[in-house]
Amino acid sequence: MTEEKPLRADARRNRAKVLEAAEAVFAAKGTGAPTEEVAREAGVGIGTVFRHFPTKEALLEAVLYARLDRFVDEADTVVAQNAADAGAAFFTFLTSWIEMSSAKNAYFEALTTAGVNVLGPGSEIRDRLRASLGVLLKRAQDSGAVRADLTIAELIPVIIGTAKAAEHVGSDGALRDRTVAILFDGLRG
Amino acid sequence: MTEEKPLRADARRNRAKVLEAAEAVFAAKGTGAPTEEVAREAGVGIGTVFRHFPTKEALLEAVLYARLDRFVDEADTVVAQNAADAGAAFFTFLTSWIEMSSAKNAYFEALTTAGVNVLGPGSEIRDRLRASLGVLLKRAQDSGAVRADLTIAELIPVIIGTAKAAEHVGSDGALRDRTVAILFDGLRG
Amino acid sequence: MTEEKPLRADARRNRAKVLEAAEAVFAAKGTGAPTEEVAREAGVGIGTVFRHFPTKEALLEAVLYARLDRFVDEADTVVAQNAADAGAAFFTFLTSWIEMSSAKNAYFEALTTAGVNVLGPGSEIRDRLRASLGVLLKRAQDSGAVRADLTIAELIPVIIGTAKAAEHVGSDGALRDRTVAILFDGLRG
Amino acid sequence: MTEEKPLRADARRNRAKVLEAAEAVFAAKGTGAPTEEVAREAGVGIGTVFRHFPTKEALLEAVLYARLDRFVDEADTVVAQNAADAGAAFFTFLTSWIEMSSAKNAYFEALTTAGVNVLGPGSEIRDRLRASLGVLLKRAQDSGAVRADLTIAELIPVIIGTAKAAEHVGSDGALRDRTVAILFDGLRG
DNA sequence: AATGAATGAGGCTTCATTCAT
DNA sequence: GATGAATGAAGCCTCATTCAT
Repeated sequence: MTEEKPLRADARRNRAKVLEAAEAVFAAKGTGAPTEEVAREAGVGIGTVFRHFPTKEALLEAVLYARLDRFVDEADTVVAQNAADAGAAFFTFLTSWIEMSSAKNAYFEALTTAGVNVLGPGSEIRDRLRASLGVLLKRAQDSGAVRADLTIAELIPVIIGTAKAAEHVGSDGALRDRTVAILFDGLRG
Repeated sequence: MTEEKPLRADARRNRAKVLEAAEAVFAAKGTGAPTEEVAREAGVGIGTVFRHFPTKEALLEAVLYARLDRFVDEADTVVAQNAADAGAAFFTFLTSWIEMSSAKNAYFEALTTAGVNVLGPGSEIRDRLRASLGVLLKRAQDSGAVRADLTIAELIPVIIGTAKAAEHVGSDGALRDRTVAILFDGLRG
Repeated sequence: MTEEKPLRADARRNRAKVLEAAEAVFAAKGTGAPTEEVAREAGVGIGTVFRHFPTKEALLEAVLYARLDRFVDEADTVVAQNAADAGAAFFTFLTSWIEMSSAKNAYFEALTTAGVNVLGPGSEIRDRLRASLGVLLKRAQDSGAVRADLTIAELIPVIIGTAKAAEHVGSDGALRDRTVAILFDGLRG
Repeated sequence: MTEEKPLRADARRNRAKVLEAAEAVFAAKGTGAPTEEVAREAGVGIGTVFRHFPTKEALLEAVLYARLDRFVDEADTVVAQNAADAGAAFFTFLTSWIEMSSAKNAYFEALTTAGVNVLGPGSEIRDRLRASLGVLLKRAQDSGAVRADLTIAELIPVIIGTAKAAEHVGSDGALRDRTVAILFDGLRG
């Protein structure tokens, strides 16, 4: 339901172009931006967008999925590095995600409204997310850097909320850092 | 943009009905709900809606403004009560914001996308909010319940982010309470 | 489900214009003709068409309904006249209907394909149709002009088929008359 | 437009597969069914369909032509058999047309709307049809089973109209038979 | 002032047709 | 010759906004 048959090289290239364009366009103008604009940005015809993603909702879902996928990959990388300082690894990862996220957080919203739930029970990405994040969290808790009673179920909304707070601050970098720091203080051991 | 000429009694009544209906409809179906539905819910013709709020954006703004207005009133009440336990007063108030907030988030989103910033610099409501919140914060800090280095500039995004986190949790009340508690822990003295 | 609240005068006028235009356009270019063309022909905006008939299917259905309505009215008129020669009344009515129909018979087709069945069991128009046609048929049978074993259930498809035959002949009037006469011969007593 | 250059064996096979698939798909879902579905049903790429039939209209025409071709072959067979009972031969053949006709009607409709007239003057299939049918008719008239004044020019629309009537009856077999019988009565001597 | 019918730009989606592989 | 990805015109429908009643 996620990967079908191997696509021709050009088709895969176009699919990627569309996904990238969609991410940019929806981030900039909200998920209500017209599909046609995604097509223009991707440099393909609108028919191509719909060939790859048969509805706008499917496109939104794919964009969100791709974002989460990168998120999980990043988490996996950090996990693999097995940093000496587990607490630092944990907070550095969170921070990088939040920085990447600000200004781009409408996806959950749009999809929730549309009745889609990429993170719903049973979704593969959810399981991977929980696994990767779980390792980071566990290590950080074992090192004493993070409070022992924090669970993944709470961590995910905390991240989303913190990203939102950062986004709301806007361009004032120092203020944003302080705001994030305050919220992270709630996580410390 | 905030104070107008005195309306006829029936007109004022209609304006209120529309505002109330809009709040209900947009909360239930999102800000993308058709204006016509607001009119139906309010029991007036669509022309009347547009007479009072010349664009949909104006209507959205008015709804958000009304909500914030009530919120600030509430804050003022709390301030006036001069509660013995300043920390409790502070957190109770914050919690009430969070609780009635999920819907508000959608308005911020919609208006931000449209380029409107209701809480931006210079808005009267922002000033009032800052004033009331400032008093509550100051008292809570003086009582030692809240960290001394927290400023209003940080507090507002913190509240917004926490509200977002709560909204993301959805219907699981216990999980939501824990999530909010964690984030609030970052504020404590 | 057929008539709602009394429409404003201008609205009723527009509704009629649209219906008339739709009948003309669909007759000329088939039921696949774009709704926009109906709007242009009616001299209204496309929004007006959709205000009165919320889907294209509804428009098709309304056109068909209107046609059947006129058909039944006409039958009622003939019934009321109580012509001395019942056989002549019967065949004259059938002929006039067929002449009116040729070139315009795609409606049943289109609606059947679309899953609509205006003549399905329980439809009011069907009952009226059967009643009016039934009287004409009965009298013609009593007068001996029409075979006694003919039922309404057979008569309706016979009319439709005969209209189709007439339509297929095209512009050669004499040939059309002979063709219709031959088919009618099957009905005689 | 009827005879082409000799195709490679595999190409001819593909052409036949497409034609067969088209007949099945259009019969099942109407002539508006997407060409891509025909390709899928035929097990070929869509490019192949368009290589053999450069437009959808050409495909529709070919399908109808193939059907008529088989029909005429059948007529020729009946003619060759020189049946003892010429009347029975005539009506049996007509009935077989009616029975396999509901689908054909849709083709006529679609092509007529598009301005194509497969049975129009000058078409080879029309000439062959007239010839075969003419023999059957003549024999039936000579045997006294069919009225002497019936001409081919009238017979063809009569058949088409009767097929339409049968189609309109739908699935009630007994009613359909009675309806057809009534219309055929007009042809008898 | 209120009403609601009319408007039409704009969004999503389909599908016949073309063309690079 | 076959394939199927790409294309974009065109259709249906929605909805913010205007305006005659």
